[in-house]
This record gives sequence, C-alpha cells and structure tokens, in this order.
Amino acid sequence: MAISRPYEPVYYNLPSIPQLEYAGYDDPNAINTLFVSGLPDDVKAREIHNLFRRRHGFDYCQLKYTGRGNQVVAFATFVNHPSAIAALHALNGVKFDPQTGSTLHIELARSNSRRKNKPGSEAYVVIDKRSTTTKDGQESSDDGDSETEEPSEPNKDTSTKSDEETAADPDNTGAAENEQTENTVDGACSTLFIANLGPNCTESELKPVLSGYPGFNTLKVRNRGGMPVAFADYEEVEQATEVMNALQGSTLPSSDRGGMHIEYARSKMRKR
DNA sequence: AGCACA
Repeated sequence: MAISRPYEPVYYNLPSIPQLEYAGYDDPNAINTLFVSGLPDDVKAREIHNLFRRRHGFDYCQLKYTGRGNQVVAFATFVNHPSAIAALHALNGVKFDPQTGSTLHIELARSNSRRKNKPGSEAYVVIDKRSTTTKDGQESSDDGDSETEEPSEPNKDTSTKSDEETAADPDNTGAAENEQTENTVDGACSTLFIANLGPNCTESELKPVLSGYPGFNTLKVRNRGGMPVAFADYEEVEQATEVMNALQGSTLPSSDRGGMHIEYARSKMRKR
C-alpha cells in the first residue's frame, strides 16, 4: 500500500464475534423474558396478554402486584431471545394509557420466567404479593379469546402508537418538510444510539463489531463526562434494526455495567 | 437513564 487512506476499509471477522454473548435462537441461556414496568396500577392481566399476544414468538405472560404500594409489573415470555428483543423494541416506550400518559418501560428480565402451572394451560398468570388481599381472585385465562385471532379489538392498547401517528402533524409551522426522510414516524432511524458502555469502551473496540454488519457507515463515540455513548450510522433503517436486534444486551470486553443498550437515535447522523 | 454532529 503506497498511500495511507484516512479510513482503510475494515473487514474483520464478520459474522463471528466471539467475545460477544450472542444470544441466538437456540441458546438455552438466553433471556426470553421481558420485564415490563410503567404500568398503571389498575392494569389487568388481560391487557398485558393482549398487548403481547400479537408479537411473534409470544409464549405467555405474568402480571405481578409487587406489594410495594400499588406498583404492578409484568413479565412476558417468548420462545426465544430474538423474539423477545423484537417485542421489546416494538413496545418499549409506547403510551400504554393515553389518558394518564403512562409509558411502558420494557427491558430484558434478569432471569427467564418459569411457568408455574402446566404448560399450555394458562395464557397468563397473576401473582399477587399484596398483603391484604381484597378478594379480587380469579384473574387467570377467562376470556374465550385465548385461541381466536380477531383483529378488531375494542381495547386500544395493542397499537398505541397509532395515536401518535394519527396526530401526526400538530404544528408544522415553519418546520415544513424535512429533506431528511430518515426518521420514521415510529422512531426508527438508520442511526443507532448505544449506551450502557463500560467507561473504558473505545471506538476501536466498537468499530470492528458494528462495522461487521451490512450497510455500516460511520461510528462516533462521545464521552460526555461520565459514560461513553456511541452513534452508529447505517445505510438503511432495516440494516440498523438488524444490528440492534443482533447486539442488544451483548457485552464487550470493556463492559462493566451489563450489556450494551441500543436504541434508534433521535436523529440521523449528519452526513459530514 | 444516558442522544451528538450541524
């Protein structure tokens, strides 16, 4: 090589990234359960079930009254890790109750749910840790829709984001059209935001990982005082999505606070 | 929970 280019193309070991805890379809150690918080205290197990049942690979869910105040959390279990991740990204941050504005917060559970009842029998389960039970007993699978597939749902909980879509353009005063058609209405973006990196994480550690996926453009690592965060730009939203699904929650050698947390960036990386 | 570069 006679001339040194500012950016020599990097083709490291593309598909195999051994230091990553890649959780595939058949990894028995993979987390297949989601932890759901941000629920209103009057949430019903049926609502949780209806929220998750449409997601690919859904298995079953649990609603848990924690006993701390009126706090309610839920666990949704999927047949494999990628399905759980896909549902996480589809539903995390959506408004669960437009009335109160309560927003779902979904993360991977610390461990997989163990079905306490006979498999296949219960579509959802309620765990009530509240001390004084006010006799609000049977909450198991009652409604006969456990098997049927009717798209017409009286509840408006499943596709909550359609609310935002409908209210698409509250004020386009002056804003007009963005030539940057990159950001989609549901927040998907071809640039990824990566957080929960270890304090010593560097661009040279991340780049071989992120550039190993199709459509990779640019990586930027920022260190705002505390923990570093990274922005990884891809050619297409779909390619960014693939990377997010593949690497979500995986750890790097420098990771010290758990796995990477990857989201769509709020805005597309500017073309230099 | 943490989202920059213009």
